[in-house]
Amino acid sequence: MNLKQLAEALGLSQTTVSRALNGYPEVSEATRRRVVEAAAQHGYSPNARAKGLATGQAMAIGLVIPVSDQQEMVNPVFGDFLAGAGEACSALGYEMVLSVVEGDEAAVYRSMKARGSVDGVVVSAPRLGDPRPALLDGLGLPFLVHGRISGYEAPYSWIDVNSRSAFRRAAGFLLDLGHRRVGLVNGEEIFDFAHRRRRGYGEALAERGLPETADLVVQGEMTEDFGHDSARAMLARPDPPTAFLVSSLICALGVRRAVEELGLVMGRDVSIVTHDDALSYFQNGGDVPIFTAVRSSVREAGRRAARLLIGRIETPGAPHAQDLLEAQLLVGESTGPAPRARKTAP
Amino acid sequence: MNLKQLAEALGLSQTTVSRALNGYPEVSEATRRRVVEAAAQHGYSPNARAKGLATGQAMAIGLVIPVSDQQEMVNPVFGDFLAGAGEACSALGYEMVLSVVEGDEAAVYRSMKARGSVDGVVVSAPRLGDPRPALLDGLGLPFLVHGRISGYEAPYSWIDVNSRSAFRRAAGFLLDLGHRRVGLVNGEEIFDFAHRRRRGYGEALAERGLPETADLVVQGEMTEDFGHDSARAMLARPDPPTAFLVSSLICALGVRRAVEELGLVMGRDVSIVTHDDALSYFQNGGDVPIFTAVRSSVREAGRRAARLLIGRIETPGAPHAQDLLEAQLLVGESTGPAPRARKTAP
DNA sequence: CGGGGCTTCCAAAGCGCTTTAGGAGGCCCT
DNA sequence: AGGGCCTCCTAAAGCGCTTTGGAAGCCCCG
Repeated sequence: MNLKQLAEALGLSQTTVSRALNGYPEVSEATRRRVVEAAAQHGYSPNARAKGLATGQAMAIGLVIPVSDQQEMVNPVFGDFLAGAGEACSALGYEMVLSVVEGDEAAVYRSMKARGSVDGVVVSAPRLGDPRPALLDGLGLPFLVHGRISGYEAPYSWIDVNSRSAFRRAAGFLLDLGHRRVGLVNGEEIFDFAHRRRRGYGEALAERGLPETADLVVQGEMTEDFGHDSARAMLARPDPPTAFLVSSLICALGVRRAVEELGLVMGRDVSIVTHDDALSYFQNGGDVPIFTAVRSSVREAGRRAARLLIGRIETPGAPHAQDLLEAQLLVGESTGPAPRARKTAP
Repeated sequence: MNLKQLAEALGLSQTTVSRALNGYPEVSEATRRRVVEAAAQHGYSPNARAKGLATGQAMAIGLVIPVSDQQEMVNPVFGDFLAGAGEACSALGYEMVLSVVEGDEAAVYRSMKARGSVDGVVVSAPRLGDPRPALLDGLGLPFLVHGRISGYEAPYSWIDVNSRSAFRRAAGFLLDLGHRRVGLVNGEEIFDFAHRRRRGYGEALAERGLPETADLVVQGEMTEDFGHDSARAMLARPDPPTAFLVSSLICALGVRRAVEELGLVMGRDVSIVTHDDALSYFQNGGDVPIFTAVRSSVREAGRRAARLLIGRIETPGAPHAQDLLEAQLLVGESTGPAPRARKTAP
């Protein structure tokens, strides 16, 4: 059933039917009701492509998922982020198209723009000095960054967690418990969020007049293995850390594994604070979390990201929107005062 | 830059340019080269909507992600599945559109069909007696099921892991190590894959003349918590299991946590075999996996799913394709012979 | 009674592409 | 010389919608 057929069935012109369905005022209420009813009854909904062609809008936003080769990682937060963004999109009548790309993202954006398949894109996992915003501005494709880009000066819209503040508070919490050697198991610092987390950690140390020790900081892909191996290595040093600040829950599980392998008890011998994206399939316990964590829901971030982006698309002239989420510091069972005499690993 | 402009710039008709770019034979090689070069130089690519309108094809496949309310889970394998499907789609010139929906999936499919926004869909996480295939057949929307549907009799295309065989072998492996009480921590058995896994487990027991004990089987949402709580409960019984067969790696982490909380040693006191979707961010160790596992890459499944679906879209008449993946049983460090005298939990 | 101003509808153009139907040329054959 | 058949190209219709530019009918007012 298309518009023409519906119009014929109703004995009206296509114009009138179209206007009735799109809420234009030039049609009487009686006619509108009649049209809407008939549309529902025949299960008519306008062809998205034809509508898009006519209006010049795709009613879709794009997400680009960068993956490297076979073995590389798909960011585990994507699922929840997508779910959040998807909710918001559906609610606003938009679709989400995603594009998995290894290598040249620029080409993907260019093609999205040229083919008109989306009205805007979400830029995720921005790196330091990320070239994408400049590219997108150049293309005239609206975008929203999930995260921020330290180097970029032009105004842009973003949503982000206050990583620096979160990690400053988390590190401060550990230091206030008496820990003096706090290991930082960070994400790769080419990513802006990891960079900010590192800064927050450094600030907490500096505020207390403590030096930042290079051998207590590592960065890498946030897998369980990476957490485990990093913690093992640090705990094997002559002066091992008594606490860890970890960049993701998955990674923290690795750290815990390392701690337990050495016969140490988490929360007594070694404290752990982790960032927690509140992933739905990986809940960090109930009322009292297993891990003390700085928590911020990535699903909520997804919802807001989509809303902000769509806002930008629909009113391009409006000033850029920013949304800074504060993480909650939730105390769980993985932290406690620094041990007096540190038991050394066997 | 659109077709008209490009044609003008070249001094050719739109027809010729279109044909040159789409590889039709009615245009000389010299002209084709000229056209292709000019297109590349001007960065022309055809407008997807206009092309879709003209051809009646969306060049897109749909994935529907069902989520329930706020607190419900987003399947953690979606990220990797999407990555795989995305790879295949890009390679074949298709886009992937996803739709997050809580509640009425039927409405989403109907609207996708009516609006013509996709050429086919992937049906994921099928349940027993799932109504979706019948609905989609009725709508005439091509689909591919990731999984199988035990009740459905009409022919359809699917890709699936041989869950029954995998779990039969996994359970058999444990039983052959001398374990007599093997707990099954399964996914929700409304899902077809969980149902099949349960059957495989039962078959392994039956083959060895052992009874299936109801108190050793649980099903639920496969979270870390669920694994933990289920294992705790089973291990607290008077005659606790000496081994667990677990439906996901995330869940297995919970089981391990329960085991270790009780002061037991995994691989010595309690053996664990888990299903492993080979999620990129959750690698189960290196050469010698941490967990003994039946492994099957969900990313590969995504790749194949997209390819099969696109095949169906492009040659609708062809017979339905099926693809049954066998999982590998990889022995890691979480399994060992059944302990002689079981140490009871404190 | 005629014209201005509503309200309510319609015909047709246009969005950017594909594709059908057809038309120059050139070459060969009779 | 003229017809037939290639090869290479073009004009124009059409995909299903929105939207511009009226136009018909009606009411009111002078």
